[in-house]
Amino acid sequence: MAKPISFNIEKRVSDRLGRAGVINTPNGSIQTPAFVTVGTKATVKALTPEQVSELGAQVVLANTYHLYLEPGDDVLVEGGGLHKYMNWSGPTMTDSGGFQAFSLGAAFDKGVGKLIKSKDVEDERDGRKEISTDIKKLPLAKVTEDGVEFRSHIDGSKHFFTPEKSIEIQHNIGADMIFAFDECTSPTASYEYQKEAMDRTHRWAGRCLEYHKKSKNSEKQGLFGIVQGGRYEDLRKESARTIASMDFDGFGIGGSFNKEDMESAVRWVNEMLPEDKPRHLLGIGEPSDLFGGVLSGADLFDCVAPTRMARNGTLHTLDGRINITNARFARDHSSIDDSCTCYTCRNYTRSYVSHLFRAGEMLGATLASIHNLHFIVKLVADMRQAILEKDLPAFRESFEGKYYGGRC
RNA sequence: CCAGGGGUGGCGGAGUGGCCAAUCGCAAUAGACUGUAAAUCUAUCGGGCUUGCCCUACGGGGGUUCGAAUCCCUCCCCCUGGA
Repeated sequence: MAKPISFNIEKRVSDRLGRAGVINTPNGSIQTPAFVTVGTKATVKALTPEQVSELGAQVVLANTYHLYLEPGDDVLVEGGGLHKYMNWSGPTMTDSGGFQAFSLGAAFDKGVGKLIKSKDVEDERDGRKEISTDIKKLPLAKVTEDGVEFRSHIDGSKHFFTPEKSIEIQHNIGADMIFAFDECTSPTASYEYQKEAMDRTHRWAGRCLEYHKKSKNSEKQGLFGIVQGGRYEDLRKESARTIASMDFDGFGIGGSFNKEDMESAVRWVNEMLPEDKPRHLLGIGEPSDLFGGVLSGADLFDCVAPTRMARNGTLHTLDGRINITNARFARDHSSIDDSCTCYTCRNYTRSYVSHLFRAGEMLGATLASIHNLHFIVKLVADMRQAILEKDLPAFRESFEGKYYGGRC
């Protein structure tokens, strides 16, 4: 039977793993590299699907854990599946809920992200710095061999996800590309724990694959296996080798990294993954990280950063990030970014968007989200173009020179 | 004019002899955010520097006290009743 997902490479970056290609899905094709917009609860926050499409996005990624809790995957089945339910006609993905083992578990209330500076890891390990921890607040997720026990962040009720359960829910949701259930570990976790979690993730990957293959859904939904291994080279390579040996339709690269060497960590992995299947670098969306990911052979990226930062008033410009609520923008009647062609920049000024934020008006979040998503989606699309024109490293240098202006 | 209530930092509003440069909220100023517990969170928010202290401050002025935003006198202003 035909595979639901196919991938064709059009051009490669010389001496690097980067490539430009096309992913074909039952709901359309994706020109890669591409940035995937995050629509956790079957909505890209603050935007209509028409706006998401108009700003250039090709794919939307929703979340299994969130949709299972609210409104319930049975409701999505009734509603005709994710595409129909949220009125998005393009390709879709769902994350497996594995990330919530981290965000509701190890990371709970500690102010830890999935990227960390290696100095902070050492400082925490050696007791020079404490990643804030309030032991009175119990985590909402607990990992066991069989799966992850969640306490709903909405009402506190208990739920248990096994690999099979995650895939079952993702079948019900019905996205074109779905992810194996994995455990995303904290960047502060020890080597021993990273290895233990990685081995468990591998076992879960096998269970996901087996469950998926037995279902007819495997004819219309592609399953991506997820590579883990934290920030350790040997674990990353071992994980890549293990996951690569399984018959997935594509691959996710998950987990935590040292900020400084994420690019090489992705390379370690992609050197071992089969070339002819798409690779998705999970949860990455800073410009420099996107360049690093693309050059190291990743095809897809998703990240909440553009939309979350937008709602919090931080906007991308070619000259770096700005906080639109800063006093200096209150009477700045120029556009957010002169060279930007998004709906927001074509029609509104910094002063106006600043005013909307100060006034607490919802439109501020919408206009800012349109701008940031357009900026990042276009940035990755420009990387694709640069690959096709054979000058990606040069594009990176000129972009980062302006964007980071010596700050990075 | 009489009776009562009240005037506190940009605003609202605590405090009613020392722990008060003054709780808290808002506003303001900056920062953070990387598979979304996030339209969230953090910090600062009278002035000066040697960061411990000094100066200026709870309507104005005067007084009591070792010490006053807090008690007394007086003036000014606001609110509510009454003539």
